Amino acid sequence: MAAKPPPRLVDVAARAGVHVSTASRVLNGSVDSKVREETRLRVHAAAAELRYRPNALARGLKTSTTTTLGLLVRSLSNPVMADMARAAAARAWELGYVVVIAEDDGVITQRAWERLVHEGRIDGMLVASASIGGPILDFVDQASLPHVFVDHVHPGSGRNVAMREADAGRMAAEHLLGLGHHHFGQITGPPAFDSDRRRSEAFRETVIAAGDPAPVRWVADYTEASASEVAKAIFAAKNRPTAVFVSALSHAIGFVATAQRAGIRIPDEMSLIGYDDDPLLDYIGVPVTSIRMPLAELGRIATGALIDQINGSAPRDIEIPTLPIIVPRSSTATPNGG
Amino acid sequence: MAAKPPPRLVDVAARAGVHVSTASRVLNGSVDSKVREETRLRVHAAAAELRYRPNALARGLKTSTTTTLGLLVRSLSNPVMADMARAAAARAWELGYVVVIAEDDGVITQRAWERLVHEGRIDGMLVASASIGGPILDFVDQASLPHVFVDHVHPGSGRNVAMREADAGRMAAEHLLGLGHHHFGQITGPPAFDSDRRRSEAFRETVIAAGDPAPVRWVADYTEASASEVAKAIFAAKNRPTAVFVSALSHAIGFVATAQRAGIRIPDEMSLIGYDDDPLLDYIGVPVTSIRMPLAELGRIATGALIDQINGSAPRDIEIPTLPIIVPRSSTATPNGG
DNA sequence: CTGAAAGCGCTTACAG
DNA sequence: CTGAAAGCGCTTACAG
Repeated sequence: MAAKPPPRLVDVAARAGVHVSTASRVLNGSVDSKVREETRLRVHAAAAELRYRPNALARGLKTSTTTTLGLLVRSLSNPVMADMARAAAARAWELGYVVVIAEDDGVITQRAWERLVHEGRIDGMLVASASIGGPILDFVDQASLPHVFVDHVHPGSGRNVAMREADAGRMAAEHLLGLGHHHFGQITGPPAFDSDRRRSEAFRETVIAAGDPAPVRWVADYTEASASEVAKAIFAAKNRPTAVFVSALSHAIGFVATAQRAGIRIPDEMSLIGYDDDPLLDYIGVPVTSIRMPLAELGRIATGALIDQINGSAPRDIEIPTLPIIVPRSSTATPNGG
Repeated sequence: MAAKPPPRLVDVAARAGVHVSTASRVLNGSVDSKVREETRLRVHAAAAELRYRPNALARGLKTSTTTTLGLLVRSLSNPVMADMARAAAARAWELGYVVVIAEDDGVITQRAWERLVHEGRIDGMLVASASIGGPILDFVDQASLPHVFVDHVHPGSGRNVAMREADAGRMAAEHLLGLGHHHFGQITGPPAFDSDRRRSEAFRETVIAAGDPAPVRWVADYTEASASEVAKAIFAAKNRPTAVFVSALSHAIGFVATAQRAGIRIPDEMSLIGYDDDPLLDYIGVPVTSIRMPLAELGRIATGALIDQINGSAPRDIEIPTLPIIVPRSSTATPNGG
């Protein structure tokens, strides 16, 4: 049944003919620890032969350290979060950490927190789930646990890692303005999502700064169905915009499908620019011009910042320097096919 | 900086006026451990007041148990895997476990294994990544670590947790046969994917058993682009099938887009049935009839089976009993619009 | 330069 | 019914 137990430090010490404390010293390799070169070699050889790896629990108990990070996400099924999460996990692995996931479905949050934080399982937490005013803040605030907010910013926390959302909104507006549009609409997500608010606001401000009327704004959940409902309202409006900015992948998909069914031709009758890029966007009714965000960098940098915090750095807000990229496809053109 | 340290068992013992070993006994609550009712109450009260939670590392070190599961997946960005993974994680949480994720990008596998298994971080592993003959088997075989293969079956391992793929293929075929089709095509994924092979094979066999010619078979990677290339080949074939079964969500999306661009009308000129369901399928050029698999059950049951193994049960192959469901949309009809 | 000891926070036989 | 002791596998001052 159970195979032979893994080698312990005492086993490598014995094989190298030294005391366990000496073995520990060389393996933890503080450069200035005075141990004879020959001894060092013997210990390393023994460890390699035995394929020794220190028991994480024992080490952790002694050092009050787990080399484990928590990742709290709203939904792994969200492709955008998934991209961020994989980059975060990959970076954590590179830096010697392991990551445990907890889905924040609103119910589990408190229990997740207890199990991960109170039981001492993690050194820090990436919080990618909390919407503004969500309950997570209550836990996080009382804890001394290092943590960062990823993507979903908490103003004043001093722990936000965010992308250049304002630039995304601005670039979307400039793209459409550059094509000659003057009459805009936009679909945003629910108001609790701060990152959405920042890009939507910048879109609006850029349009206004250009001297055009403020975009008409609709709100939709992050589902194709909700975006579809809103799209119908937009198509039925008396004074239709000639160009629309939507704030999520699901919005773009729902919008295009609904336009096709309503007989609205994109981009001839209406231009559409989306937020969040995906290969999929090349393969729907009208390939959708969209804004690609540096999600992998977000994950990587957030993880790095968290680990810095664990190592004693003071938390600070970070903005990912990389600019968003507009991926041009077929859904944007000059107004009226002009 | 660091807040007050979490309470230890010795703290609750002191507050309850008992020895730490007594406190441990009541908190671990073996029913038959003879401890006076009054003592029991005092200890529980003290633990509650202090919000005591046992340190996972200390307990784990003592009991050689981590209440942590590993989850090895190919890519979190795969929406199907994501659905399975969330259900698995949710079930693990219910059963008192925590889950650490490791992405198997082919490079990290060995290091992931060392870090998770050799360092004693996990009690068992859900392997959802390994394609047939992949390197993971080398590690897994030598280890005595409890593990199950999820979705990607390893014949003979006796540890497979799989869905009714053959039924999925059969049902797809029967759906099309029932509409009157006699001339079939199919797109499968790369041959290394066993679950795909099982459904594709069943599709083929069902068609043959009905007395029709064997479906013409094409192979595509699991990308829209690859499916699109294959779709072009299908449309260009001299003797085109009237109905096609595709083996992945990305296949369906690529296929529909390419059909529209080629002017092939679905379902009038060709019927399409897909595998893997998604709300998205309601919102592409032609809403695609597809087969929904019980992914959440897969994740839940696999997790349960793994934990059973950890608790001493012998591993065994498990088939998820739930039948797939056909979600009818607009992409399938009688041949020739007839 | 290396060994011996203490201790991280638990659990679990073993005494009493 | 409850306490005292040992020990899980490490790391780290402290001696020597």
